Amino acid sequence: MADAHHREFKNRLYAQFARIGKALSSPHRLELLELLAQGERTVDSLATEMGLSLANTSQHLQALRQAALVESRKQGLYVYYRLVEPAVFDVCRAVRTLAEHRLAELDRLVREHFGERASIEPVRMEQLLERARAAEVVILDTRPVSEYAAGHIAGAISVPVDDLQQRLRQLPRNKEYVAYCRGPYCVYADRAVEILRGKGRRARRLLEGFPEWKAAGLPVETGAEV
Amino acid sequence: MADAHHREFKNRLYAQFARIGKALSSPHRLELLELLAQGERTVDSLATEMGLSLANTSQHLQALRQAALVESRKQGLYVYYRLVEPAVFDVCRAVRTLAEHRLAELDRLVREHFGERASIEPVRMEQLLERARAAEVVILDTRPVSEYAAGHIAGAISVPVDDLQQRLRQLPRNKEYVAYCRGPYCVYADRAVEILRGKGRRARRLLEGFPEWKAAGLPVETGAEV
DNA sequence: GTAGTATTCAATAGACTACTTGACTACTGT
DNA sequence: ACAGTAGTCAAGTAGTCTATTGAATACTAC
Repeated sequence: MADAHHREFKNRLYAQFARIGKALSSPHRLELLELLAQGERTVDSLATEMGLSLANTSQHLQALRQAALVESRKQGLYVYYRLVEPAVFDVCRAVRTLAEHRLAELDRLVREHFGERASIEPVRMEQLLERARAAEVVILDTRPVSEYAAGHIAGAISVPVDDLQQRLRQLPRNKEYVAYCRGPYCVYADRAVEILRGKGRRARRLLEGFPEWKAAGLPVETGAEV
Repeated sequence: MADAHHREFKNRLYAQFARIGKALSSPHRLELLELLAQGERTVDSLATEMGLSLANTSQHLQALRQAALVESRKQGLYVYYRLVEPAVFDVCRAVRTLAEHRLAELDRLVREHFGERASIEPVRMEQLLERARAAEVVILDTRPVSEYAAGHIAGAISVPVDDLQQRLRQLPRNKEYVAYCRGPYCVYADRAVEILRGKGRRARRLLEGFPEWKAAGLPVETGAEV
């Protein structure tokens, strides 16, 4: 048990597990993973969205690749990165869940920032599924068009939050709306709900985002339909 | 969207998630978590088992505590650490699973070390549950007595692997045995199977360990019965 | 109180990590 | 071939993490 050979094996074993942990130990890398959970993206677009330098972003992505969490393909000038498998998002979510359960500071942080949000009363995934089946609601995907194209909730229409103002007249007044976005901490859906309500529509947000919906095995669509 | 206030929030948010990731980024801390998944333990016993200095062990445990993964209680001279909730083990397992899926080096490492093990053909949890219900097998807990006492598979008897030789005569020859231990990479059960087979018993190991069994919600017992 | 043990604290040296900068490669369009 | 863009590589610096050491604290037994 205390023999050196076995200890050596154990150290190597846990060193391998720690490769995954190390990949998850940087805020920026976690954010990258969450963006990639929406669909594949180029280094450049990730860097721009996160406000990081290109070289820095590239290096973080390579750290993720060495931990076997992401892979890439090159197409023309661009390199597209994506998660290697859905299980990667599961791990991210497990980390997030634990943080939500146990970290008091996170709780405080979220309360401060989303103080108002409590009043909105989000829809849960199961509720939305039911109501969508009964065609009771219109589902709005408030993410950028590219993410909608990479995959979206079945039946949702793409209305990026920045375009919502202009497209309001296309959205009938007598319907009820549910907006969703990237995840529980993404504000796109919140803003959309705010705008819609300001214009007299009934609207709520989905608590979760598209990756959670997909991970739950609920119906999704991919492709070019608008 | 690109406003500084929102970026600030995002940075703090992911910094919180990264606290969990950081805790999982050290091989020694992962090993500590797996030992604690067997039940609460003192700093001293953890340090001895892992071959670390006491101070170092204590510091790692405090890192885990700051990430809200473990908590401690003091009883007399000793400080007992334990996982704060079962979800902590879930995260560890998610990390392990991902590593098993995707890290080629881990695969190689395990093959090298357990080359022989392939021949043993482990029992899966569901199979064991069925056969235990039908009283077809004797289940042996090969871990140290303290871990057995902290919780074990319902109906299992405690036979620490180091005591197995002496207790062989208590184990009838005509029964079939299934040994289990701490987890898939723990060798106690393997050794037990080897010894049992060497003495003419039919024996196999459970692929998973006690924490996995418990996490799956299968029947467990706690307490002082031997 | 004194001695002894378990644990934590504080300080430190060495290893590792993150981000920056500037050079370099790979590809596209002309 | 040439210019321009996306991405990677290499090297440097500031900061962080790990393990060690020795001192300090908290408790028990006498």
